[in-house]
Amino acid sequence: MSVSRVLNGNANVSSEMRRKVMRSIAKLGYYRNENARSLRPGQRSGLVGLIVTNIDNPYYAQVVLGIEDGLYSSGRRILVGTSHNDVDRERKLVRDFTARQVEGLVVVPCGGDESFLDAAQLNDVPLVLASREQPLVKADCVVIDDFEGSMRGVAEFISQGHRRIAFLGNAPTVSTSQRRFEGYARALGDASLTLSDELIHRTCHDQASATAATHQLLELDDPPTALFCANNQISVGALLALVPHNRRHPELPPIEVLGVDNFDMSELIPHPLTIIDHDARALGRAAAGMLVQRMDGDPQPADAIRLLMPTRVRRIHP
Amino acid sequence: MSVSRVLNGNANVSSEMRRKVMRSIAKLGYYRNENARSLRPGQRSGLVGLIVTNIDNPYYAQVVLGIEDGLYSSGRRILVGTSHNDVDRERKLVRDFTARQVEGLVVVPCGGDESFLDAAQLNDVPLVLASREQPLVKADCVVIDDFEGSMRGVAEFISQGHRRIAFLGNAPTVSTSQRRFEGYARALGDASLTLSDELIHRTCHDQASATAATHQLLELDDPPTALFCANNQISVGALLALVPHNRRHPELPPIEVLGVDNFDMSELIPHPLTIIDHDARALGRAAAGMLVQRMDGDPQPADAIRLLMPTRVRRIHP
DNA sequence: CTGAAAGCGCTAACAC
DNA sequence: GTGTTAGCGCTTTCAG
Repeated sequence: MSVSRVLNGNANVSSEMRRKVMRSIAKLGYYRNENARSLRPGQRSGLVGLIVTNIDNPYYAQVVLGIEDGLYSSGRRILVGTSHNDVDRERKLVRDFTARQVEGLVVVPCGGDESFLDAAQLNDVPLVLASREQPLVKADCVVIDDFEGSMRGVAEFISQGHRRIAFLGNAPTVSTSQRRFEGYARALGDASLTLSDELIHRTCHDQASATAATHQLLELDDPPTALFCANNQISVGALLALVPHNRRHPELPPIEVLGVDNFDMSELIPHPLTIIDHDARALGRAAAGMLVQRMDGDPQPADAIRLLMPTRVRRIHP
Repeated sequence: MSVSRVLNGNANVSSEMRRKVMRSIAKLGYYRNENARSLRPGQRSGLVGLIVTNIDNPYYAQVVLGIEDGLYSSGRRILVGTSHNDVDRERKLVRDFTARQVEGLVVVPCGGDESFLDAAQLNDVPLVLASREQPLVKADCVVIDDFEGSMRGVAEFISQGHRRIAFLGNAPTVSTSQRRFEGYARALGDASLTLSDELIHRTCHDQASATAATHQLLELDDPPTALFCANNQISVGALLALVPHNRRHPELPPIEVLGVDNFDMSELIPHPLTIIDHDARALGRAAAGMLVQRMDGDPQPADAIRLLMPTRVRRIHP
């Protein structure tokens, strides 16, 4: 009991007792069992569950880092899992994490039926969706202002004279992909340009499929003059097709790339490239901040908060 | 009690009872408290602590993914923390994770006095060092075969006629950096070339410092003809200096780069580039595999195991 | 200022 | 096949 008091910095301990306890602790290498500690009602576990689709995307790695950053100071630790965009795996992780008494959850939803993320099913564990949102789930979320950024970027390309701009994105069930498509469509509509099916690829779920889609575009009778790539994996995939193609056909004007999310070394790619950029780490920190507020007792407002992170259109090269 | 039996798949339960329990569980949304569960002696927590220097390096992101991969099937979950190369922070994370009853630890040691990683201090929690090793800590580790790979890569450059090859690496306290330097030194020695201080920079801890060091090299009276970069951050930093320099001085022969660790888009960089490549995810999986063995009771052998992952020298460009 | 009692949620061991 | 008892390590409450 006295040990408990000492470790918790309780005032009512004689200094002699405190010294005795400290010495024994040091000698025995004793440390508190945090799990037993959080067993008592009213005690917090200090754990936060974090579910990401795939950490190997440097973009999400930044988000994770931001979240870790935002949580570390509050003494919380992170249970991390990757869903690999698989709803079942995400569900299992959520169950497991709640069973481990996490105080809160940060989820990059993979899209699909994620009703298990409902507040009711979560037993009042606060939830913040990061990077993507889930219209069916009522929860706070922090996302990039995709629509606005995409619209602005595409509009800029149109104002530079582009008329045939292709779209490469992943499945419409992914909210970011959908909103980026909407921004693209709106910019085209605002310029009275029509959407052309042959220029729209909405099943690029990785680099390889983006490369394949780009090859298809290059073989069109009337190929596009620019490509809007809905994320960095897709930009990379597209560039892997475009740069060699350009090398083989230096006589043709290069197909310009407009991509969402920056990536390492983008400034060194020898290809016309514009990036709709944003700060992934800041997004992670913001998500952590919102969650900390909820965990610290700030009640969930009637309407879920939707925090939009700003974007910036940056001409990288030439 | 019957609930416990049902959930644990114990045989001695009547099917009627089983049904009753299942129904109630579904109705109440009950789920087991895993922390309370692991409180009983002999019960495992199913937790593994993972401490990484910085996840935002795509290389470590791959390692993390490999570890997650290797642990998921055994039903274990990951507590993750980043040390930011700070020994104090690493120590705190280790303490905290052990206090949370992790069954095992995977650590990318940040170098320095890490005596807290000693088996004795860890209360017999199995430990695997990943990616870097710590000569002072007796623990299993999985590392790249840095020495051999570096030596082979540098030897290849020498055989191509290079005589002045610069070295850019981070602090010698980082084991990988040190071994990569030794490989470099050995290759030079084998060719009877002497180490030249002005060509050796051993304090490149990030991209920016590598860029700065490269600028210094470019201003030498007799600049090197090639650069050996001890990791991908450094390669990127060096290229950020070299590519623009080359663009400004197309008359000069480009300074070739030999880098350890591949990175996204390396094949698109318009600069002579050779990579000493290896499979980071496989390294993570191997570390997870070793840890699972230990956690599942395989006793620690007298001598710590040192698993070397193979490398491959790949000419990327031109 | 210190200790004893009780109980958090779970399961091994023991009744019945 | 089922329920009871006890105890994992901790902290809250209450006695002294």
